[in-house]
Amino acid sequence: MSEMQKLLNLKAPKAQIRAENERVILEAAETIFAQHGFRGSTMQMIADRADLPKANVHYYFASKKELYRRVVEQIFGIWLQAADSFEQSDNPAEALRKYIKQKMEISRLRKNGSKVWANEVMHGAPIIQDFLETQLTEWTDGRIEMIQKWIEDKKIRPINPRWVLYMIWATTQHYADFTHQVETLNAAEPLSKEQWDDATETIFQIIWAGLAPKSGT
Amino acid sequence: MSEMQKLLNLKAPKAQIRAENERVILEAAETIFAQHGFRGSTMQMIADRADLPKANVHYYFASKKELYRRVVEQIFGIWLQAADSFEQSDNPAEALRKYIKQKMEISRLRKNGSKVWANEVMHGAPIIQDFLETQLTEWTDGRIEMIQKWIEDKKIRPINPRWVLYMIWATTQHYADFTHQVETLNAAEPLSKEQWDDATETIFQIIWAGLAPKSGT
DNA sequence: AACACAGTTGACTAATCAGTCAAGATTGAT
DNA sequence: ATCAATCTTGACTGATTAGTCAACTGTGTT
Repeated sequence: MSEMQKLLNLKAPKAQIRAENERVILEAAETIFAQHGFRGSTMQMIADRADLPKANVHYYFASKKELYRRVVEQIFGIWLQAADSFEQSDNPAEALRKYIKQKMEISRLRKNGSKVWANEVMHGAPIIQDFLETQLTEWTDGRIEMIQKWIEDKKIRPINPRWVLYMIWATTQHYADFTHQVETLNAAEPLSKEQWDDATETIFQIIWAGLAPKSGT
Repeated sequence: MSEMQKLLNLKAPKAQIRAENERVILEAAETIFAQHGFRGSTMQMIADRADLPKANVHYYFASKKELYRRVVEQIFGIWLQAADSFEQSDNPAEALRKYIKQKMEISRLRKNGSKVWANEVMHGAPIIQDFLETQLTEWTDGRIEMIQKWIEDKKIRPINPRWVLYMIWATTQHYADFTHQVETLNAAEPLSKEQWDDATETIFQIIWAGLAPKSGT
């Protein structure tokens, strides 16, 4: 039980203790893994951040690997959630705008998750390889087909859809993974809400201008 | 002296031994650091890859940190080299095309360096912070001014140059840092030369279409 | 009250790894 | 041939850290 709860004399019902502690530990782990990578993080750091003794962390998560796996798996959910926003419109401009907006929102609000994901992929995706091969491949192929259809319908210019998707992923993810660089170049300040919105709009504008059929056609 | 050299009965002149061994070690270290990150890499792994005893690696590089610093510093050179190609034309389309091409070439040929750089920045740039604050900031500000001038001269549309630069960095770097994901989505095959060229051209086309002044103006 | 079960915790252990060291081999200059 | 400087290397050490364990506390049920 936390100090705060003791002071307030709150008793957590037994059934909620596990759920709450797992949540706290996963959140702490996400931050620590994002900052230091898998090997650079210690269970002690995670325990300190979660404000629990190390042995207690091991009580809920048998090993560091299992804890890491759980953190990475959580990120699937977020990724898939953003993926859905691509579905909601068959107007290309609208679909792209929503998807880019969603991805930028994730970069802004879930920096740590994004960093853990980037780290995982950069090191060869030892934990999530099966996800890349199944769900990500399926989703990507589906989206490529969809964009291909837009091309056939002359809604956008002929262009390899794959490179466009990578461009969106890369650009939006950049603001999470390279936050430190972006902030250093912003006079060591985090981007303001206005800057985030402006960057998001610019990304959409450039990509859409690149895809929109030439006005004379 | 390497096995091969022994077999061929070649004797390395004393003066070259240090230069050659440092080169071999730095190359091995770049690969290992890219694959496993700083903490995930061991001096033993680097030594094995360089085909030298661990104690010998420590003879040339006093500590793991120093070796890592040297690897990261090498990457400055490459980055700055690409930066130059932005200078060589005052035609926006030409300047951008050259820069994008150069950056993609680095992603293709220097994957490991790019990954080490990404890792370093993602973890808060503990080693290269001063570089970010000085050289990178200067270069970026200079380029932003240059693009701003293009806008004033109506050579390109009005747009925040900063987000465009980030877009180029992100997109080109993606092909190095996320190689594993890109290859998984390419039926587990590395991109062919044709695919690299096509991706490069697509990136340029989209960004240029996004920047080019509207034809009617 | 008595019991079972879930959660908590400090102290310990075994493995890993950066870095050291001292003894020896090689090279080149005189 | 002798010597000094450079390079090589196996064996060692101290620090760190994942994971264990056994004793303990709190909660809910009968």
